[in-house]
Amino acid sequence: MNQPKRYLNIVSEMRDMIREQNIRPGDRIPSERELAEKLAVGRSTIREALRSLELLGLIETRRGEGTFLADPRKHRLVELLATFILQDNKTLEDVRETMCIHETAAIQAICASDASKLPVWESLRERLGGHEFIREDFVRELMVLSGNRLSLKIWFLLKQYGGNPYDGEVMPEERPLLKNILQAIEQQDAETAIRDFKAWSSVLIKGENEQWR
Amino acid sequence: MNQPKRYLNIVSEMRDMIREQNIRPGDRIPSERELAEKLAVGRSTIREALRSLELLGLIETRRGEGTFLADPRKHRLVELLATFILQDNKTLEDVRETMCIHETAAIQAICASDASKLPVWESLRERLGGHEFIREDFVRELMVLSGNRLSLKIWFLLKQYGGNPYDGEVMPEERPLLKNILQAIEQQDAETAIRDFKAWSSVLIKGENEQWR
DNA sequence: GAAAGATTAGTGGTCAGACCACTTTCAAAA
DNA sequence: TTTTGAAAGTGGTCTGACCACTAATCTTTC
Repeated sequence: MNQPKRYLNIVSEMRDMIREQNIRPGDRIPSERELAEKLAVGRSTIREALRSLELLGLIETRRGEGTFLADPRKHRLVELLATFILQDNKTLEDVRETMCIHETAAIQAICASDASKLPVWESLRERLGGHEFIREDFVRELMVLSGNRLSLKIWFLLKQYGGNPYDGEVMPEERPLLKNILQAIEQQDAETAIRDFKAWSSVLIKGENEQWR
Repeated sequence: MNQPKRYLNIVSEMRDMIREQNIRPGDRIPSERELAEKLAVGRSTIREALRSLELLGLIETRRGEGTFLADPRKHRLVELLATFILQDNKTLEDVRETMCIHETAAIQAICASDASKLPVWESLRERLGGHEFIREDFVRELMVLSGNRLSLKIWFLLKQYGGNPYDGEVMPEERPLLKNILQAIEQQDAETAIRDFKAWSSVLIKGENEQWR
């Protein structure tokens, strides 16, 4: 009889243990040696289970300290998917277009919500007026304000893979355009905001931003 | 100096090896002892890497026989993460919302292109008229027609991850709504198409589709 | 008494070697 | 020729031993 693998049992037993003992993200998990004794298996078996969970980003191990339950928001779904998705069709065009999909969706979400009335929004306006404002910060701030963490993660990852079009600092000549975008969002005019945003980003992507130098 | 984990190196080295030696799904991978010798690490380290890959469904091990490259369609990543993470409703909500982002973007792309004039489009219309038309087929067809392969793949994986809202067959009562969507797309009326589409999918997601039974 | 340094216990990271359970292979026996 | 069973090879598991690192504790020094 081909017995079921032990380490798979360990995986589910650990999941139960985490649930029952109400271990929260960031909390410490019993040490490998403790677990081995408690579950009556060898330490190497425990480790095989832990390594699997670590690769998934479900736990975090720090040598000398211990093993900790990871923040669910740090799960590696996207990263792992990326290694398998992006290996064949990394058509740069698709990456850029998909980034744009998420960006416009974010703007739309902000317009449809009250996000532009939060204090965070005001600070974004102020930073746009100040010096040393990085382009990427502007877009990322919009992604964050959309409230969809998964979308944010996907966007962030695409940015890494597709070459960051938002590299560098906002030039003085760009500022009016960005201010228009913010204003349109405040007025919940998604259409205008998206049009202006696309105008801005397409210039960056085409590398024609030397006009702002 | 906190050294990077070895087993992670093993994971990527193995991926390279698979690529270089052109190992196909179903083929056998060198034994654990061989790998340990070749990569000059202990067998237990090799095993930690292999167990991780196995949990992801990337490889398959059979005692007494060996380790084999798994069928890519059997990747288990999604289900596994689901059991750990999806208890968080917020995350599930994000997944659904992100799916919707890609779907609406696809409709928009089709409207902006000539895709609705292709022969594929006509066959979609015909299938909608026939019997046994699966809901998922309808949406997937739209994703394909958008022409963004990356977006399609992300959508596909999200669908598995978030629980497929498009499970089951199209009911007779749904057909008029779907036909409206197709018609709106043909007339390149993205706004109407998206509104109708959202109306349709929101009913499915809320599980209120019993009204169509 | 307080700050700086040294010690130590505990943790994950890795390795080697030993069994066990299982499959395949192939040569010896019927 | 067919059957059998021993051997070789594989993954599954356990043990015990180091190593590298962290954090708490103790000791020394000022």
